[in-house]
Amino acid sequence: MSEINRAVKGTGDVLPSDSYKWQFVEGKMLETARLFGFNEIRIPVFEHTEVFLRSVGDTTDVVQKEMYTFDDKGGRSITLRPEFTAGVIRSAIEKGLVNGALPVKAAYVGGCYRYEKPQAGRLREFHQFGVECIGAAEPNADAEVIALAGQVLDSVGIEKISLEINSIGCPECRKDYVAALKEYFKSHIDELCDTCKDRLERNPMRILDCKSPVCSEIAKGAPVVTDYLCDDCREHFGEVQKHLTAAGIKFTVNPHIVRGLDYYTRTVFEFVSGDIGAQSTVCGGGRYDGLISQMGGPQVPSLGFAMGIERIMLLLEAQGTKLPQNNSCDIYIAAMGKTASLKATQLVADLRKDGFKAQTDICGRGLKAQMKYADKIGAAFSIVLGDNEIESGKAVLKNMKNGDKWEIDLNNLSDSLFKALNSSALDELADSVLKQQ
RNA sequence: GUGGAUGUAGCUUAGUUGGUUAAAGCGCCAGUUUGUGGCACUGGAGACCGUGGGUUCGAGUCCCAUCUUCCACCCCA
Repeated sequence: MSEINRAVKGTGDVLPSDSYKWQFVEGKMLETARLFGFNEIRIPVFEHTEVFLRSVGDTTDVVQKEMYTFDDKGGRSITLRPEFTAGVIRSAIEKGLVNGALPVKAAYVGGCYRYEKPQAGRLREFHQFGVECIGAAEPNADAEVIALAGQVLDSVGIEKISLEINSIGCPECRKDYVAALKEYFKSHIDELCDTCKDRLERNPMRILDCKSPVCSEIAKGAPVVTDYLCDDCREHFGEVQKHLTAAGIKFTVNPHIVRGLDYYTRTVFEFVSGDIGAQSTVCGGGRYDGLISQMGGPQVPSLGFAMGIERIMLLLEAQGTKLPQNNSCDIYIAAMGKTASLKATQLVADLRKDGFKAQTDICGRGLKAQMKYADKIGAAFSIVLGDNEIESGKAVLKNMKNGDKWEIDLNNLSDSLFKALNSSALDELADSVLKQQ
């Protein structure tokens, strides 16, 4: 295969036969967000590179080696968004949302771009759903955002998934903690893996979630963040947990949860699953109280989360979850001959204006082939149009599921179809009730 | 970026120790009385055997390189 007919590495297509899954999942996500007062925000796919340098952090891997950055023809340094938070915050500051009614609640869905080595659940173009909640410092805001994430996962049908939370404190108490951590790991420096030796100076907290058996064994004895939290941070974290419990949400405190992006403060959390290979984090988020001021806005707290839609798809696949798919064709009109074809064109046009999914032959096929096609696309009903029907103005409406047929008037096709669809929907409902009993 | 595996029709695969026109199932198209789909039967289209080199009289089969996909590390959603 030459380049011209090959997708770029790490990208994929959602085909017409599969798009209903994405529409369902994304629809549920936005719908659930609206229940919590989060409405969709749409922002550009690219931003000034500086936006991400300032927010994500220029020591992170995402910024250092994974961004799609290029100069545009005006000499601007542009970067394809590796995540949404930075862009949403930029928009909130630029458009003055942070000076308006708080909290600002925004939800988003869309593609993100990271130059990664692809593997299961990790692509170069991937899709995220997430929310930003701006202007709420109270611990019940944290609980609300986490509850939203949980309900979203639930609404799309994710079953086995667990919530882990932690607090990494404010910049003040983190200073002491990081110092204590360095102290501890220095005493084990010879045993640490090579990457962790590097991390010791740069970002010692990341050693905590290293997967190497040796490092994780050492990490077990490391000082725990929650012991180093200042009074305010400790109280905040305690209240977050109380509110989570009040909302009926199960969680475990995992002091080893550390997020990889620089902007996090206080609460951090992950929803993890063991069913999708190494990329176990389906949703990650937390609080970032310093981010807005860091990006040139006022001192306003904020928090949010993001979830990977491809990973959710993988999970649903692994669970064997069937997503609802409504029939893609209400009626197929098989036409025999030129006159009938003309009549069919008129009929499908009328039906479509009445809101029905109607199709007819556009490949010049014979009757049998047309019926086969109607079957293949899952048409609920069909009629055959020939000289007889055109002359009499009557045709036979056929239920493709059970083969029932009855005569209808071609002038009242929409009415007849409407009744037929309703009664067959009732039949299916009755069937499913019977099956459940 | 590091390590390991993979690559034959749209899909899933077969292809014997290198030997002529690369095979099957599914899918697709057409037919089995030009008036009704699902079943069955018959036929057909469809593969530069991932790509580029090399070894050889001869390569889908062997060697090298490269790309893709997958798995792990790393990172993160």
